[in-house]
Amino acid sequence: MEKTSRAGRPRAVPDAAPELPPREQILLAAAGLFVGQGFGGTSTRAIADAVGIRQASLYYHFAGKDDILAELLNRSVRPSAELARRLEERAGPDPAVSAAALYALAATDTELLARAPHNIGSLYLTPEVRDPRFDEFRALREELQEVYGRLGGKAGQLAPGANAVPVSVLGALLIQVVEVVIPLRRLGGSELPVEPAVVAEATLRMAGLGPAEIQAAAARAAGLP
Amino acid sequence: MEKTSRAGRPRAVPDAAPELPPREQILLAAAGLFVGQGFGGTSTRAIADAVGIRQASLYYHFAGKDDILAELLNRSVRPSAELARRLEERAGPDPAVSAAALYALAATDTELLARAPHNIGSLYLTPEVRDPRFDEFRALREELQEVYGRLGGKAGQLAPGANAVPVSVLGALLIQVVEVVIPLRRLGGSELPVEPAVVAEATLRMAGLGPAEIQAAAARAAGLP
DNA sequence: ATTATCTATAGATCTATAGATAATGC
DNA sequence: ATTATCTATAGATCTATAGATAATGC
Repeated sequence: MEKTSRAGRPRAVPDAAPELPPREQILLAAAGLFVGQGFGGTSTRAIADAVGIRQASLYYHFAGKDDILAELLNRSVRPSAELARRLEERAGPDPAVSAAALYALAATDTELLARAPHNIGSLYLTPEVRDPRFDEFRALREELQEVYGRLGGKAGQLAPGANAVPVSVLGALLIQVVEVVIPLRRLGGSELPVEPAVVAEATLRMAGLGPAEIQAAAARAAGLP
Repeated sequence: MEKTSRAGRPRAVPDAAPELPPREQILLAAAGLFVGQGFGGTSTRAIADAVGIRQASLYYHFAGKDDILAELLNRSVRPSAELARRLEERAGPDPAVSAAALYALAATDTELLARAPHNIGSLYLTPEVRDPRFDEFRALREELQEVYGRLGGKAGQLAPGANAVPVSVLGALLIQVVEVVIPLRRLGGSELPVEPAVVAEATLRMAGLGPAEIQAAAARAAGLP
């Protein structure tokens, strides 16, 4: 039997996406507006209008705009942070496996960023995110960046002498390379603005590996979790 | 003789930086607030308060918040775009000179971003910038990115077979690498959060060059304009 | 009874304009 | 006379709360 309506007073404007819970509708609409006009440039009224509910009704689901952004950011980075943890544990100290793990992490991360609804990654560096309300997100992202740095450092041992970059800077560089998908995606158009393999190879070049080592790492990455 | 005051009604709060023209005071204060709390999160009143004038007085110098941001962005990217043009012309089609030019461009650009007041680069990707009001800025930045792409493509000819990246993606990757200084600078602390040479070398690795070619390009870069 | 909405609104902004004022400069 | 400020304010938001209402679920 079709679930065609739900508890609660009906909306003044009929629900355009009844298959999604209202909370998800709000998150989706807010993501589009935040990315399009900025967080500070988006009012709670604009979000409500996009969803098709009254402004006050937002507060039944979220404590405020901050809460919505925090949830969007956390959801976006959590899968990457978890994958990073698994891959690093799997790689251990081995340089060749670390290179493969870096490749796999970069490729998956690129794809996650490319396919996330509304290019949410473009909010990662938005100034508002420095606020303590987004501590959880920043902690997850820092953790992810540190994994990038450590994997890159170990992978770099395959190419001795090439890599004089401190691990903290290397982590920032590697995550920066992966996030190239964010500006590329803004240009609009294709669903996958860059091949994940291209980005993954770029991270290995950044870590100092040569073409042969990169090819070996790519082949090995296919077998990782 | 000291120029100790200027025409116009005196401020209610005495001028704290009389050596700067009011317009510059506004730009500086606005930059700090935009970077700290976001463009949409900064009111004209907040800017005026930071300068030490009344909110309405802003409108004598600027037509609005947009105007202030546009000027900040244009000033920030214009020197880089001009340097890029000069270097590319100087390099011509020669791969070795192109590699040196890329090195020089990346190093100078890193330093400009590192030393610009208030990490203004962190606003480059702010969603509001997509608005047509910032067309000039976006055009300059696109031009800069294209130069990065072309220089990187030519430099990559030094390392045949390594570089299967389309020029448009390569340009985005290279500029992304240079802009690593923006997130690094946010962590606070040092005046120069990363050595420009480290970033410049990273761009050459990204373009596919090996350690020996990178060293040669770095040496040659010192002799460029 | 519970849930998800609604209406209504207080109080706090926020932007931009009009017009007055107090300096300097000629 | 020109310049750079000021005061005052209209009108448009914007956020968040209080309380009512109309469904479903038991």
